[in-house]
Amino acid sequence: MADRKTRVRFAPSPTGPLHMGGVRTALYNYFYARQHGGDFILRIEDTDSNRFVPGAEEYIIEALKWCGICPDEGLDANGKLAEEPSLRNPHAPYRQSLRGETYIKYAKELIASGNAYYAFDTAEELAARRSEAESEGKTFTYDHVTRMHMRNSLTLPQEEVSRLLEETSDWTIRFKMPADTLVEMDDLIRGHIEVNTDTLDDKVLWKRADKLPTYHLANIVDDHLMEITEVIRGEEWLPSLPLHYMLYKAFGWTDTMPHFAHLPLLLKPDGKGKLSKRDGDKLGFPVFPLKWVSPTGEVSRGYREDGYFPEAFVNMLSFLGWNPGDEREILSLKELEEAFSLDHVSKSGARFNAEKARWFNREYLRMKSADELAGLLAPVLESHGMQFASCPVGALCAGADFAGEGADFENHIFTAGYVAKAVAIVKDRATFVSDLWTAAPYLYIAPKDFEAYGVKAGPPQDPKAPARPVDPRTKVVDDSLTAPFIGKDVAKFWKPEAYELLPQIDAFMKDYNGIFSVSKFGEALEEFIKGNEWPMGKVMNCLRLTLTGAASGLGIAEIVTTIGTKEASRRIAWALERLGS
RNA sequence: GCUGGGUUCGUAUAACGGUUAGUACUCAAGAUUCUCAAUCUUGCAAUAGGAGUUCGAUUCUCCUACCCAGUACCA
Repeated sequence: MADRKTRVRFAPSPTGPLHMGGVRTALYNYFYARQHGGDFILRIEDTDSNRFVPGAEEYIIEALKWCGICPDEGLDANGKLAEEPSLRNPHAPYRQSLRGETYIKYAKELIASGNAYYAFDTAEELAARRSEAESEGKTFTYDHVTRMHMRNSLTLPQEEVSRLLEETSDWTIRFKMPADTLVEMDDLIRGHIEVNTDTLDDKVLWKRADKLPTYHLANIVDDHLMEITEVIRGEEWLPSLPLHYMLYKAFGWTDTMPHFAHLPLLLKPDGKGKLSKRDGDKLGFPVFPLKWVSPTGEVSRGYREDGYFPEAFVNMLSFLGWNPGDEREILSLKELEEAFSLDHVSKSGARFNAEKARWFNREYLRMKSADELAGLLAPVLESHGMQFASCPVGALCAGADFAGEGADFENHIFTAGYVAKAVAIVKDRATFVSDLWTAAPYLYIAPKDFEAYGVKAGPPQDPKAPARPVDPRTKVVDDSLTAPFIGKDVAKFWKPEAYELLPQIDAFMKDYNGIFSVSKFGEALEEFIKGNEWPMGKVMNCLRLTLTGAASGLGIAEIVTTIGTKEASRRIAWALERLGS
């Protein structure tokens, strides 16, 4: 017991997608293993044939992979659950439904040693006892008192038991919980706990229904055979701990019994109850790491699909019920492995906070370089009809001024260099990669429709007049382009004076030949506006509307130095034409 | 109901008998600014209640309240 190698396991049940509470349990086990130089084992506990859900096992494996954690034991070379013993997977199979013979052997051992017995009570008989007790306001428990009034190998004559065992397979095996014994337990997180066995019942160890063990038996047997040293699991298992202690004792395995640590539950945001799989979209945030489509076609959101970085998800989740003991909050997987300790796991349930989750993602997004983000944004841009080209190629760069280099707004073609430049100026306003587009689509596409947002510069128009012909440049690439026109009071930025100001600003930009940096160009533009004694705010806001179609957003100098003066000029001309009377 | 666990700002948590009870998120105000963000500064806000033990309790003990879990031939 003294110098056993640390071995922990994550043992989910494939009854559906793994939810975030399960992921956190896996994470803590993984951190614990890494920190102690031990093994992290994956085992699938599918002893309930009724609740098996196809695809759940694959989902669990993929979710762990997405989080960046790889089991040391349990998976074969193809990344599937190992079914044959090998050097790497000496305890295979790791799927409990494949280990039936092992469990029945141990169950019978328990009967032989007098720690378990056969029970022949039918489901109907048990249900009758329950409703009977219920009518008296009590709860029926199959325990050290009632078992003597039931049909089992303790009460029936020996011949009758033998006959029943021979003629039918209609039996279960129950644990014979000793009477009036104090179970003294130690939990790594909660300390010393004592329970008297009189409050415990005779749990079923072997099920008649599907000829498989219950969780309790399979779990203890496997943890023993797989030489698990620490069991780190959710708090919902705490009430079963006395039973598990008694099972270890009955088997005579107390010397190598693992240490137990029961993690606090992950609660719903309102604190009412534990976060469950059904809460999904109801609460407005995912409860699953990855998107899940149930066999019946129901779709549940996932953090991955919602745009979370796995590092951010892992970091956020790790901090629900644990802290490193200092004031750090942003920790990589590696740092989490080093900082993790059960000493800093809290005892009370943690409510999930979606706001904080987003904050974590924002922090991780900021740590990424513009180049990396540009790569991640590419698919988003493509989905909005943008294309990519490497620079320099032909017209893309030849005709562009040096600021708008790499962008062909007419054909919606951009270089990686341009995207990186655009990403750099919107980075601070994004939480997710997709925000890099939604926060400023005008960096890729010209605004197309001012009027719909209340911009009325010219004389009032007859609402019955035929619609204006559609400008070819407004050709819809993506309808979501209406998103940037966010202000309802955009009109106030478009004043009649605009017709005089804009051409002059356009001319200023065309003549500008200073250093084309955000600060230099910005200063020059401001100087020009001030020199003409124009009101800075009004002019800038009008310019922003012209260039972006939005009432608020990026700084003018940032926009112009990114899209280039040529494109800016084109947008000014279009606005004057469209909005002119 | 019974059994077990839990309880520090709205949320996540720090303080493992001695602090003006700290930090982060959220929120508010101010600074900055061409707008909106970002950023910076400041602020709001907590030991569930009651008894003990102690020179001294967030911390230890007990009681009460509230919350959670379990109470299946589910895990």
